[in-house]
Amino acid sequence: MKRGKISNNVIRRLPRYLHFLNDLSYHGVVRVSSGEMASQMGLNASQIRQDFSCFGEFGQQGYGYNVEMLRQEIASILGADQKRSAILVGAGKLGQTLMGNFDFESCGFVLKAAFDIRTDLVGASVSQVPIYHIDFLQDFIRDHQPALAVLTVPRRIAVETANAVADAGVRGIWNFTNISLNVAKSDVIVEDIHFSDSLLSLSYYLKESERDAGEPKGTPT
Amino acid sequence: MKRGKISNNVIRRLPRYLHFLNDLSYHGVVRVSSGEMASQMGLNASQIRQDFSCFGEFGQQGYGYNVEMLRQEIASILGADQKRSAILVGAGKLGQTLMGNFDFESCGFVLKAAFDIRTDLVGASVSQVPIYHIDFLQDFIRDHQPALAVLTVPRRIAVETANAVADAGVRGIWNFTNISLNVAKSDVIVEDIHFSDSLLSLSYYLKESERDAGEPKGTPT
DNA sequence: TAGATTGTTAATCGATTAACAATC
DNA sequence: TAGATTGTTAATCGATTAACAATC
Repeated sequence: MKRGKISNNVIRRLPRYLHFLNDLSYHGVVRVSSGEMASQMGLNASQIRQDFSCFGEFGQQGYGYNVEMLRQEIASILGADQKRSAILVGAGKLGQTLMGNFDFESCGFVLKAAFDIRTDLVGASVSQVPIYHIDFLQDFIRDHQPALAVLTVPRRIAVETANAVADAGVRGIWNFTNISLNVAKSDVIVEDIHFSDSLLSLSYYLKESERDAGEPKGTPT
Repeated sequence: MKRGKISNNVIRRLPRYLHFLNDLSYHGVVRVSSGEMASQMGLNASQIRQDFSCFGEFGQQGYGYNVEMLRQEIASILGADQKRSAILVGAGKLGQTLMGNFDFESCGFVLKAAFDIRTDLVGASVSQVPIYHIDFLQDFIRDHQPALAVLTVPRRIAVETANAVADAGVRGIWNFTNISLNVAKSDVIVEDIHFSDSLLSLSYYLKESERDAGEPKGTPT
């Protein structure tokens, strides 16, 4: 496997490749070429080959790629084939939704426990994941060394909670709080799910398409 | 206001500017320079000025930008100051979470109704938003012309539901189904929230940081 | 005025796409 | 073998950053 700095753009395309290959695999497709992938995914074939070549040589001239083999390679690059421990902090509505519906295992994680301050939640379980009181958070992290913390607490306590899990040794934070976290420990990886950023972008494109529709000719300046 | 094709990268930064300016405004800050914004947001000052200049001239030499005025300009560009109708399809856990917790209004939308097939949900309301039976979806769209449909249905019926709302006249789809939608009507704007793509990227960076930590010297090839 | 900061043009940097020899 | 398709190098394209005249 090669090394060197891989650009963020490449990393963000890998999950899409993985999903696509999972689908092919599910439908029993055995081989695929970069050209076929490109046309079905709306990408450029050169780009796909470039992306793969950051990590090794997975194809064969004149044939293309073996779907199953390529799928496993990309899963491995992303760590989707691992089983790392994860915890969830903030077992409110959103937290429980993720506990119940999100497939952590397909991303290489196993959700071990959730934490909340509400005593009426403590002691319950959602999809076999127990909810503990937040007072046990630090001890649990020290004992179980989870790689990931899912942050679904209210905005108000987002920063302190992020710092708490980072101090206790968590290496990655999946942040749903819609706050830009500047975690004190600089080697912690933070990935944000910003619902509102996404919807605002959509809103822009909606406005733009209305504008285009309203001016069919291409109005001069 | 200028025109011309604005790059996607610029559009994706606008919501971040808006949040930052909202914060400044909330804290009573009256003026800000591109340099201050850059250092606090971890961007480049030239980039910020370039981004703004796509849409007009909002600053003043020697002074910088008036926070309130800039905030309103960007909100207007994104449509965050509007009040467009939206509906939600699929009032399960995730759907209800969004109905209850997400601030649609701050993104320029008003959630008017939700739809589900489960009769035990029909008739209920979440945060004043009523849940109707999915049989009334088409009629409701024709009558109320919502600009946006939030798609929180199960994967299985994602494609058909997306096509249904598009056919009935919805212009934008906020897609939470983790399926890549190819909506038949090509002028429909689809914005995906792909939880697993996000987590897989995080997983990659976690692996990478472990690798770096394990090889402190910079191993030669 | 002197200092600061914009908007914009030019320079640099990086990412995407095209081209093609290698070879299955 | 002939056709197809890779991996990679080179060319193009676009985005970011630097520089600076204009001017508040």
